[in-house]
Amino acid sequence: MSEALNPEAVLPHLMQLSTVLNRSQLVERAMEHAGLPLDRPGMTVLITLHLARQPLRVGEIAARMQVVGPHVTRLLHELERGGLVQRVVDPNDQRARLIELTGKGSAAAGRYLEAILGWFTGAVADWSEEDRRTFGRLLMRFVEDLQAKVADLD
Amino acid sequence: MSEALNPEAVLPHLMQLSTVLNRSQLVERAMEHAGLPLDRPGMTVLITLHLARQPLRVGEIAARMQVVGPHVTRLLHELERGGLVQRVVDPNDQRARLIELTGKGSAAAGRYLEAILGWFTGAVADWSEEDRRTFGRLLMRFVEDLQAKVADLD
DNA sequence: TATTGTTATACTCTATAACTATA
DNA sequence: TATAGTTATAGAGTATAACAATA
Repeated sequence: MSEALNPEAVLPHLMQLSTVLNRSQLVERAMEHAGLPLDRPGMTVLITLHLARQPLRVGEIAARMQVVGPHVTRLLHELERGGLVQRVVDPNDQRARLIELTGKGSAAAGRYLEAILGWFTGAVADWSEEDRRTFGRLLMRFVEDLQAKVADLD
Repeated sequence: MSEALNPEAVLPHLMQLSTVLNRSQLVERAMEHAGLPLDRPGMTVLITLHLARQPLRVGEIAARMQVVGPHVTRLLHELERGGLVQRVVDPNDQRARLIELTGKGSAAAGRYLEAILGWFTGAVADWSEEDRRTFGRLLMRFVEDLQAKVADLD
């Protein structure tokens, strides 16, 4: 019980966590709660913009989502048709576009996050204050350390 | 700084973690280290069987991977062609098939895990013993609590 | 009649290559 | 010449529906 972190025991949990975040009923319900006929990557664009709290370039959205530029372009077409985002030419660089949420897009992202964060909060509701704080700290550190490893590979 | 776990701050990290686990260079390198021309879901089948340390039914593999049955059937075709798994009729139920790793399949899964777990271990190498232990404990608890929420939805 | 798995098909998500416009 | 983005196309990953075999 008092053994050190056993990576082999943790790995399946990490994989399941990944699935819960991407393809679970949780995600489907949150999409319903957002109340829009939108696909999941499209919603990811919205929450990326929402969490950034400012307009972002296409390339910046792609970098944060860890996908490739042309994919974001396609997603933005759909979002723009739905009136969820607006494309504005970057005043500092005529080549670039700044993508900003519309009121409708921002509200939808807000409703989605409300649902997801509600479940997260509920999951740790009966944790001790200290455990919650510690988990947040260590999780962020772990992800950063792991991403540093990825960066080292390039 | 001594604030409680802020779900909104943690969410982007969780999403990035998910990407690192599924589509990062880390995964690509581990695939190379395994030394087989295999796709990622195919490798997921192998490590699922490897971690189980026993033959599994098709349905059980699907459940653990959180995908649907027919998808696993398709993956198994390729793995069987490559001599990485064997299908055996379950002696207790003629309808079911038990899938077991061959020596070749087990060795490939072992090499893959060796690479992945090596990076994980490296990522936490300079953590204190206590932080490692605590993180493992809380991560597992978090995933379980979250999955309980998912189960509640059905 | 219910369960286990397979076959056939369609859909979702993401990448690569070639191109346009601006820097 | 290099960078930001787009268009067109191809590929990877997964699901649904219809079916066969056994329980």
